Amino acid sequence: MPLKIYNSLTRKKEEFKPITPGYAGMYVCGPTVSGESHLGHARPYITFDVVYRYLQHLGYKVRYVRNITDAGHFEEEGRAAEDKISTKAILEKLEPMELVQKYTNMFHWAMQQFNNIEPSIEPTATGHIVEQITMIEKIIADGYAYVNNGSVYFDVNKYNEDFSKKGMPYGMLSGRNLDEQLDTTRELDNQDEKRNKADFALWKNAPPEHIMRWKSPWGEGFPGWHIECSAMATKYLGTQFDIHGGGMDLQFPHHECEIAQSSVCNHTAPVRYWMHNNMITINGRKMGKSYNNVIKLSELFTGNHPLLEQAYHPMTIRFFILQSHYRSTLDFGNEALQASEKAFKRLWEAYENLLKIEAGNWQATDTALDEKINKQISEFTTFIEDDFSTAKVLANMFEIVPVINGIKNKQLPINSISSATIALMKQQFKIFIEDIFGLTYNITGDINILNDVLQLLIDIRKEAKANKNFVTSDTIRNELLRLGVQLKDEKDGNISWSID
RNA sequence: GGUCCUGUGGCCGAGUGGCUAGGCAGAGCUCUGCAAAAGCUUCCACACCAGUUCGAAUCUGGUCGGGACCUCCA
Repeated sequence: MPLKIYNSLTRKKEEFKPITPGYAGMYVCGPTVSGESHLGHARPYITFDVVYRYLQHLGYKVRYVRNITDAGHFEEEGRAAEDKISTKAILEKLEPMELVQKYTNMFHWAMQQFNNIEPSIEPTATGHIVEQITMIEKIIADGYAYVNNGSVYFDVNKYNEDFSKKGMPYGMLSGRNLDEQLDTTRELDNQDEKRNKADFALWKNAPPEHIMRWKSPWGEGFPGWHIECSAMATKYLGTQFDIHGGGMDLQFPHHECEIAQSSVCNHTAPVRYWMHNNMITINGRKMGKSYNNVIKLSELFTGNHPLLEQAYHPMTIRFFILQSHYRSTLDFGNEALQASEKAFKRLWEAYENLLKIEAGNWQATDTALDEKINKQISEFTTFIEDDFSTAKVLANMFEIVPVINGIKNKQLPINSISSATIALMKQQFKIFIEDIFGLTYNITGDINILNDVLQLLIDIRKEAKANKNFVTSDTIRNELLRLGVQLKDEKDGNISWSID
């Protein structure tokens, strides 16, 4: 069964065939570290983490490149713009690298919370100024860019004319016709420097107050936003690579510009499979800074935001995202998050129960059930290979949960299904839940001490129950529940516990 | 205005023309000293109108609603 990926470029699901057998190259647009990441940012990084994990699971040696955009016109909120040109002491001034470092650290922290595997290479834009300048020089030399007033602009019209003949018109990724675009672009800074409104900056001349600046053949300035991805992707993945991912909002113009720049420089289309995740919405509207409706990740994890009824664990968010398809919008809501929180807990506990079932050697007494489970498990692969339909895989898992719990609680005879099926369940649940979906269930604190303390309380409660001292036994149970520890009386008299 | 996407039960969300997606919430039952957990059963749906078809949530057309991109944006 081949892996199928929806390719934004062709608008079709296509079988994934790597350029180099056994290897896969993937580039994902990373964060702009001028501010803190919000819930919306969580989606691409979790989505493509699953893609990365699955490619690895398939045995590919994957190089996963995700950039850090740390070049640009950055300002920290609250800090006055005149800082930049003032004569203040150096430590009082806004140092761009300080700001960039701060938000990079926060981003990395959030990625860890989500249990995202770190990319193979995480290049920074500021670390690749030379490569970007070199690339711009090549574009100018080929006649697809022009210099004006210390800035360099990409000549979109010329590109479109020449590359349309090669079947690669400008706009092919986002489905736009350049001619229809011309008069709809709005007013921007320095529009007059451009020959045409559709042209975009490769290099910008830096005004005196601009603090991030580098020397270039065209004077002091800073790179345009689009060129960094082209330069770094080419450097680390080659002139053509397998997968490029990012949010749908980057499809135009960012990825369109990437294609244009790279195609001119490298004489080949840069990317085989373009993947775009959809947006996370809030009240039906895209979460974004300009809409003033963002919930930062730190707020989400602490519950410190007017829209939040409670704190949400990073794994709840991860599970929430996995419950939908990455190309659909996903609407945020407390009710929805709380549903995910409970669902994930139930799934994880069933998974743990499954791992505890002793394997033996017996045949199934309920062959219909046994066959059904085997089918559902084989569909894990069918679904993930169908453009990463994580939601369907989870749905199948939940169909199996009652069987696991039923066996565990003796509501269902263990030999209803064969021992081989149980072994298969253990194997496949582990692969999908932990390896591919990257889910974990970490209880904070020193789990060993907690274990011992709880065991003590459980023993006391057992004794109280044996003496019909229900006041004591109920007090222990109810107070623990209040503290977030739930005791569960098992059928055989044992008591287990879980933390909410 | 242009291009495109979308409208599924109380909430979130899968849905490739015919077979109960799934989760959370609600109801009933089993188990339990009482609970919880777990299991079993169950209610609630396909925006609207017309068409194609033996059969449509799924295809076509229209109506109405929501959204994205065209500007930085995951």
